Amino acid sequence: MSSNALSFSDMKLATWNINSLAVRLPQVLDWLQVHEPDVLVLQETKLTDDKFPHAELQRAGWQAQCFGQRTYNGVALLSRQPADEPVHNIPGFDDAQARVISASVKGLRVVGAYFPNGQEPGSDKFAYKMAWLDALESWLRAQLARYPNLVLMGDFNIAPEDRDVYDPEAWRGKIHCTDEERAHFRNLIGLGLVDGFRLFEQAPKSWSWWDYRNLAFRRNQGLRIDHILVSESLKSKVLSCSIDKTPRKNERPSDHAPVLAELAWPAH
DNA sequence: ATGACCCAAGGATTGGGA
Repeated sequence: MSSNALSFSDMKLATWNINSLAVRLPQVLDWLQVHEPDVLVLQETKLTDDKFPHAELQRAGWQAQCFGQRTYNGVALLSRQPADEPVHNIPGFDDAQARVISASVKGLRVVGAYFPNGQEPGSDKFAYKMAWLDALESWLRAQLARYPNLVLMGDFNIAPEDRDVYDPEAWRGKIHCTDEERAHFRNLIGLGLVDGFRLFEQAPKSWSWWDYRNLAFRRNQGLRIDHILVSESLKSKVLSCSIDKTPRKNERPSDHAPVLAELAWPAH
């Protein structure tokens, strides 16, 4: 607590699809204690807001904005400092599913998102994914004008390039890897966002998700579908971006690993 | 092998995930 107005302190941001917060809360609390992020966005909490574990998180030192629903989806934004101007989902896009939560923390606009899965090209769910992505993009264009310092992070359910797929030939044209989904990812980049992970040298075969089946984690057969995108004005402030595989080794893991980024940011 | 695993709901299976 020795910072002053002129000092800079790294701001740690993270995203994690935890596939049920009810099941994974102990792991989230452990992870928070180890990494002490300023912001952690969660996807697939699968909890209505009345069941959100505010008390346990508060005891550990994090406050939470939550936006949940029964059974599926559900997102949350945990932060050390207060989160201001919370917004749920994509304004103007009528959606029964709880997928986006945004707020400002220490002057940074954070958008945490759980992109639709899409199931299979040609399906109704794929059409919904495409409509959702269209809406996200037009909303984000305006958000970036309003908040030049913006981070979009979450489970994108898109593997942007072949190097983000353990077997690109087998996955070609399959969900997460279709040309349409990848075009949408490039649209997001075109809005003035940068893939934080690719700002740095990374080990080949870096994934953020591994199927529960087929011993996929042990064989390192996965996809990189969880991302942290930063606005252009933040690009030079990104100090690191990495995937933390450690929680995937837990006894009852989520199928996703958290993605972490550090920003040089004025102390508040 | 149109499989395999995990979760919620519900109280056996099914839908959804990716």
